[in-house]
Amino acid sequence: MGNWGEQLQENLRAAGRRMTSQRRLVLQVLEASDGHLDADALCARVKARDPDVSLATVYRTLSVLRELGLVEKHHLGEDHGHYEAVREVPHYHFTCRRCGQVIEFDSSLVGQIEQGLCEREGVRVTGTHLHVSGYCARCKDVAAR
Amino acid sequence: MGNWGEQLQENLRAAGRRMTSQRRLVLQVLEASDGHLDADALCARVKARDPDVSLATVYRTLSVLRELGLVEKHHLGEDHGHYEAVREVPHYHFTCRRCGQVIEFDSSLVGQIEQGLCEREGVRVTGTHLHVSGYCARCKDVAAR
DNA sequence: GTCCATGCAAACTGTTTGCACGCGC
DNA sequence: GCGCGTGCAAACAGTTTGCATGGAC
Repeated sequence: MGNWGEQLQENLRAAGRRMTSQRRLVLQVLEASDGHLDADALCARVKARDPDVSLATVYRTLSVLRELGLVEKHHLGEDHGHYEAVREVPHYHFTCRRCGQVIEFDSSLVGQIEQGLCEREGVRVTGTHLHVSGYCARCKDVAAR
Repeated sequence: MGNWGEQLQENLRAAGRRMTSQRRLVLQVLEASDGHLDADALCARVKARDPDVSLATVYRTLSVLRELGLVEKHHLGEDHGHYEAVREVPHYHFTCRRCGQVIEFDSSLVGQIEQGLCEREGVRVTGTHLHVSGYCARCKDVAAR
C-alpha cells in the first residue's frame, strides 16, 4: 500500500503516459471498492473526493488502465460495463437474477478448459470471462422460477 | 424442420402472444445463420426477405424469443449484443482478438463448475456464459502480443 | 370486434470525441 | 515550453418507447 502511487506512475511512464491526480484517484477508488462498479457509480465515488473530475475522464482513465492491464471490464448480464481492479488471483462471477448480488468464485477447472481449448483448436488464450447467473441461496426459494 | 412454425406458434400461444410473419421470419433467419449476429446484421438479413420489417420489430421480437427461451444474447467482448438461436447442446465461445473469428466449443467441465458452485454457495444456476478471448491459430503468430 | 404487434420517428442510455485550456514533465 | 490530459458539451451507437394504423384470433 506504500509504494502504491509509484507503481502506477511506473506503469504509466512505461506506456509513455503521464501520472495525474485523476488517474491515481480513479484506481484508488476502484481498488478500495468491492468491485463491479459501473462508470456512473465509480464517477460518483470519485467526485465525492474530487468534485471536478468529469465522467469523460473516468471513461478515458478506465480505458488507459485497461490498456495497462490494471482494470477489467465485465458485463455481468447487464448491457453496460462494470469495472474491476485486477487482482493476482483470477476469479469469476455469479449474479443473482432477483437481488443482483454478485458472488465471486474461483475454479481450477477453468484453467483446464483453457488448456483443452488450446490443444484442440491451436489458439492462444489471453483472457477468460465466466459468468454464471441464477438465484442466490436467499432468493432461490422466493422465486418459483 | 417440418413442424417448425407450429412449434413457435405453440410457444407463443402458451405465453399469450400472437404468431406473426415477422416473428417467424426472425427466428428462421437466426436459426439458418451460423449464429452470433448482432441486431443490425440480423435485421439486414431479415429485410432481404421482407423489406418492410423494421429494426424496432427485430428488437421486440428478440426480446420475446428470449422470454420464450428460444434465443440467447451474448456480448462476445463487444459492447453490443449478439443473438443466437438456442440449441439442445450447450456451448461456449472463443473469439480472436485480431480477426474476430468465433469458435464454439463445449466442455463437460463447465457443468462441474456449476455443480461445485451450487454446493459451495447454495445457489441455483439458470445459465452460464463462458467467453474466452485470445488469438486463433492463424493469428497467433502474426500478432506478437 | 378486440387488442396485440408493427412501422416510424423520437427519446433514451451508455460511451466517445472535438475543442480550448491547464498541468505534468 | 511542449504536448498530453482534462472539462465541457456535443456527437454517437445501440436500444427502447409513444403513437396511430394494421393484422391475428
